[in-house]
Amino acid sequence: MTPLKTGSKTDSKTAVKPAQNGAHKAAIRQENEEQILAAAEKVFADYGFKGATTALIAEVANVPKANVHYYFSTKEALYRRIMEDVCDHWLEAAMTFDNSADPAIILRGYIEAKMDLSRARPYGSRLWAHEIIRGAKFSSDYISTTVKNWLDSRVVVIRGWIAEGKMDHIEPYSLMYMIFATTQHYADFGAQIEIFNNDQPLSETQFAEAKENVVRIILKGVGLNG
Amino acid sequence: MTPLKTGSKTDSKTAVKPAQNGAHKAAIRQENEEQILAAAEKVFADYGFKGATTALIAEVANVPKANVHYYFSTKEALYRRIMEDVCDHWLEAAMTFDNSADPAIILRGYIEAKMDLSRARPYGSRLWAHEIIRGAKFSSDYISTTVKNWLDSRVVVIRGWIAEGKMDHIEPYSLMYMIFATTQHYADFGAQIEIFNNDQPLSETQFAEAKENVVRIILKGVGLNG
DNA sequence: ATTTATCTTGACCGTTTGGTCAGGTTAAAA
DNA sequence: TTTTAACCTGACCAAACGGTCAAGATAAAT
Repeated sequence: MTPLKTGSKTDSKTAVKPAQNGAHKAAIRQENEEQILAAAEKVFADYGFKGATTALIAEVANVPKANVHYYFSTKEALYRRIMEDVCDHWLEAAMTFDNSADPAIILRGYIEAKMDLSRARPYGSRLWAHEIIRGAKFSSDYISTTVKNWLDSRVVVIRGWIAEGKMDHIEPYSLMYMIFATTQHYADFGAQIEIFNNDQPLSETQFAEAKENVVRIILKGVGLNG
Repeated sequence: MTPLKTGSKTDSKTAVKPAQNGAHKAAIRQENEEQILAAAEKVFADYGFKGATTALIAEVANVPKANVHYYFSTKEALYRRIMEDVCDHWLEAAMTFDNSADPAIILRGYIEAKMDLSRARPYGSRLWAHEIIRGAKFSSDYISTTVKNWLDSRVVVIRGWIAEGKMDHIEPYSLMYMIFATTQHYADFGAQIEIFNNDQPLSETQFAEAKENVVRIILKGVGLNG
């Protein structure tokens, strides 16, 4: 009955978040969905759509398997949801490739953004790799519209730079593929890089150096900043 | 009993290949194994070890599933056999990276060999990609010994070139990763490239141009042939 | 011609798969 | 307090999975 006791009673469990109407239920739903999505991203990134199992996703998410199906009707629905998330993040990085400034600054910014994305979200990159290796069954529409439109518009920008004599006469698609490949390699082939690095993940310093090397080789390679 | 009858009897089936001892049986075995291996390489390249099924491999190989297990005891044995084949081809390409000539010629030769391998054997490259993305569970020993030794020795060679002032001061690992990534991208992400290329596979001409662009960007990027 | 060794395969087995469901618990609304 | 709506989950199912096997077919050796 002392203030202390009353205080401790309503403290940790009950009084944490009385907040708005239905706040607790909503919070439960959000937390569970996030946990399942995070687990699914890892498992799909490791095994691809077909190789992944809902049982393993449930285990990694630390929920019963039936609960996974309570929040996401089917394995495919869960997969599509994660693919959308990955694409959203990809588009964010793509936006750093504007055409308002000096080519070297633009390319540097884009390469660095993609390298940082590989570092921060390797699972998304690996999931994308699975999807494309398999033949882009789920995402061919997205690639042939959204991604292709974005890429083609950047190709036009690069051709403009070439026409203005700002950089070497390089096929822009070859350049963009090289940037895609190299930046994503640090996520997709991270396990191999780690082995080559004496079984140690790349340190922050090592990764920063790698990023700078990639930028320098590509910029100089196309005749920018030379 | 006439020569004719005897002749016709032993004709089409029996006398086709009397050749050496057991030649026919050996030929059957070889053909079936090759058919199964080719099918398995495709299916594993599409779905990875876990996602691939022996039933699909059998279907693609056009043999009953039980026959797959007659020639290859388990799914894992079949997978390992294909991984070995892929590694052998990889080592062949690696051998083009010798240290007997001018750096630009060596690097050009190696990049071209790897590009050609991606073109000729995309399934092998994709299978390797699955393997590494998954965490190199089956091949970590091979990578940490054979491949690492090869890579480290090339890194020494490149450091030599840098010390002699033949090329820019670039971290050799970053350079090699860029070569791995870019060349393999043309196999692993072939589906994506095809979509960007208006749903057409890269023609021989386009591929030759891409190869030349990759060589030029990288060589110039590290200060060779500039 | 007979034996022997290899090749072939439909049928089958135990396990794992994605997905369902009834019956329960918990928290918000009445 | 009662009702209602949302959340939770062990147990279950049909289909697909990797792998086995017995019985037959074929070709080499005797």
